[in-house]
Amino acid sequence: MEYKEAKNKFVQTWGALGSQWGINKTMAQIHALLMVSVEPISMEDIMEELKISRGNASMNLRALMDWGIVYKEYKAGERREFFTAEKDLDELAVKIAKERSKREIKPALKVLKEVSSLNNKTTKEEIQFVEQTTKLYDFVLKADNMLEKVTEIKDNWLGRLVIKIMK
Amino acid sequence: MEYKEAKNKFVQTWGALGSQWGINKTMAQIHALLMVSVEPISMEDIMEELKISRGNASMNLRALMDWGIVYKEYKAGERREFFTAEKDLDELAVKIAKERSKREIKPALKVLKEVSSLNNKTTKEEIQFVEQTTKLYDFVLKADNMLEKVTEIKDNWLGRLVIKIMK
DNA sequence: AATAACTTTCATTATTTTTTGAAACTTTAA
DNA sequence: TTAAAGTTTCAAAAAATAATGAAAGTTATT
Repeated sequence: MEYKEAKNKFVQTWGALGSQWGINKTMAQIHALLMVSVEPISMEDIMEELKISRGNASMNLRALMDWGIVYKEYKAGERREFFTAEKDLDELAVKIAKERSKREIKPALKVLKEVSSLNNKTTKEEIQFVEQTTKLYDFVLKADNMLEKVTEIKDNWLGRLVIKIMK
Repeated sequence: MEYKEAKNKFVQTWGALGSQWGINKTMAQIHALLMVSVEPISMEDIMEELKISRGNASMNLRALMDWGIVYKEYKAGERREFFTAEKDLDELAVKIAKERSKREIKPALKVLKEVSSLNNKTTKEEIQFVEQTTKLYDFVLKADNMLEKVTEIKDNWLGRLVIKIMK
């Protein structure tokens, strides 16, 4: 396998993985492309390499920048904008975790809290409902907290130790 | 808010959350419905409650059973099949983690390993490509291992301690 | 072994999500 | 201040995904 083929395979795979995790395919592909490139890439080149339209490229780059995992760069003497990706994987993981927590988990928690505080617990069904949704609330909250703590682990000896033990 | 409304809200929310995490909406809704119900539910009742077709119900129940988070039950003297969900959340998390690891992460790892072992590292681009994909491979592997270890944490004092510290 | 009760399958249809591309907008330089 | 170079927006089209429902398949009962 030579470079071009390997690169293409990587971009495709990263794209497929993205779409299984709620990120759209093109967005993940652009990200993949930027991740393995040394030099910042122009929108034109991204369009060219992924065979996508200008609008598509623009919107997905915007989305990636909103997530804070792709940056705009300006080159001296160049009118065009160039893009680079966050290449530090710990940093990447933290940003993605934070963003998904904010966008998806926090709102879900709000609803879980709401529905689990149903106060008319008369029937068997109602009792079970409150019981189970309360457990879910606690569980999701705990998971969300863990996600947040990921940020701190790198700076924390115990965390590092644990990760080491976990292999 | 009374029971029916709360239940509906919960089912809708769980469904939306599911679809953001790569599980289809109906599948997540059926799961939500079963999670908060004491009694096993028949396919007929699921169709009725979620206003979905027989085929849809059947296929998504099959998928949930493939994931190992919904079970068939037979009631004495009843011809119909009834369904219940795994209600233990730790168990649920473990099963989902295992399944996603198997279906998504393992195949991605295979590709990452493949492309990162490009041996013709001549140009700057090629060197960077191998470097970055190798880092990615290590990172994803580590994440996948952590996911696997989740299973063991509950049975392990250090893990429990860490979780406690993590709040 | 025929029928009734129920489940599964899968081609077709509907819905949702993504992509396109052309027009509107913005910025820079002459 | 105008034109050129570039970017963004968004309605419409295309593609991908999910849902329907009727026919085929099972299984249990008489």
